[in-house]
Amino acid sequence: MTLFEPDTSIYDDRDALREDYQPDSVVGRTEELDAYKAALQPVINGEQPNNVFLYGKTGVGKTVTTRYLLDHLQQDAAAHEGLDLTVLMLNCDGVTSSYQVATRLVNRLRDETRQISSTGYPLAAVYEKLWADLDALGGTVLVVLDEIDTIEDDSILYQLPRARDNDNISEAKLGLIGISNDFEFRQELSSKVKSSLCETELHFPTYDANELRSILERRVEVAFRDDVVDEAVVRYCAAIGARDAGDARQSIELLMKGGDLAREENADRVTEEHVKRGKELLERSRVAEGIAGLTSHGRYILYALLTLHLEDETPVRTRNLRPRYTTICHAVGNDPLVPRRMRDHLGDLTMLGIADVTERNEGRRGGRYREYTLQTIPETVVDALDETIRAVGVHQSLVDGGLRGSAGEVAREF
DNA sequence: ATTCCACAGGAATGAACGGAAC
DNA sequence: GTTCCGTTCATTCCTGTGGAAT
Repeated sequence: MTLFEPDTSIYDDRDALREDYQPDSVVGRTEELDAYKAALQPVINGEQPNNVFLYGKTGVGKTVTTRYLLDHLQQDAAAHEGLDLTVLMLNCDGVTSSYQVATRLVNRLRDETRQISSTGYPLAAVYEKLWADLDALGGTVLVVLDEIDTIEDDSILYQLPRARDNDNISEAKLGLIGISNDFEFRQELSSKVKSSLCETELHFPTYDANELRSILERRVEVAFRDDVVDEAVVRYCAAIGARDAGDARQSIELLMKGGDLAREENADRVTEEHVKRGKELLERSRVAEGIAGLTSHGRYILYALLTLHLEDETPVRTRNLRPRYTTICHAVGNDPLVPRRMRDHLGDLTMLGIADVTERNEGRRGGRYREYTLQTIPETVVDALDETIRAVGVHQSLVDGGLRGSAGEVAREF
């Protein structure tokens, strides 16, 4: 009996919807492509490369365009004698320090037997290794740092472009390409870094609804079998993407989730309804992932917000959230954190899109404060909190602790 | 125009921890 | 073992600030 067999009812090539898919042409970015190409021209001339800084919102084609051009650049460089080009592409998502970037770059340059640990060394020692390895490599090296805005210090952005000037390296010609989702990041850079990193700046505007549509149509063509995807699906995904600042990544993610749902259910078409349910699931996993990354106190604070929400006490200002939070802490036998720290956690929840904040100001009478609401539907939070809170044993203590009403109900359900 | 509320959030500092080097 | 080093989570102290009240 055959246990596994390929399912080709809907997809031709599902990989075309994945984040790492490289389309064979870039849609709607002709101007940016030209400028970018010009900035990379020195590489093929064998000259010292330009440093390039790209910025634009998430999902506007910065990474795709970069990969597309660098692929071509590598192919074309290979055709030229004596042109030795290496591209080091590093996604800095979740990497918060120059130190971590440096260790990752070193490990990228080394084989598995010579990898270094990401802790323990002095920063200068890691840079020493990096320079030595780059020099050993020689030729032209392009270092691409994607999502560069997650790095909280300047150091590597200062060191890399100057490595040659400072005689840290002599053989390799180094070019740095920085990609940022956040324009603010540019302003925050020190002027020393700005002048070298931002030699060439490229701004990627958001996609409009039409551009999103043609991107999606292109992907649908490759990924799905003919006539499997309802026309309304593309329109819907494009609309969602356009609403959230022209984000193609999000649109494509939706498309894939909808397709997966349709396939799981053995449907022969992908409908708007699939995509809508897919959107819901994506939202849930996004929240679950966010909650998984919280500290225990972050969860208590979220739990406090959740119970207040269920009691119709939201929006709630920080001051009024605190008593509920302390109750929860005592229920689990922990000391509550200081208010300053609580604000940090609330800020985290807002960043994750789990909570929403409004600033209020009542002037001399009431002063300035912030009000928080729960941004997602309670069930999503309950689902995600479930395991972690259960592990700490909050639920039972809360019920015993006398939380009444709907909050108690939810607590009981845990 | 000035005062002032009530909090936001920056900066400095420290404890705990994992890893490297000696 | 001890000494460095970087990271994370926390506390303490403090300055900044938008707009109603004066």
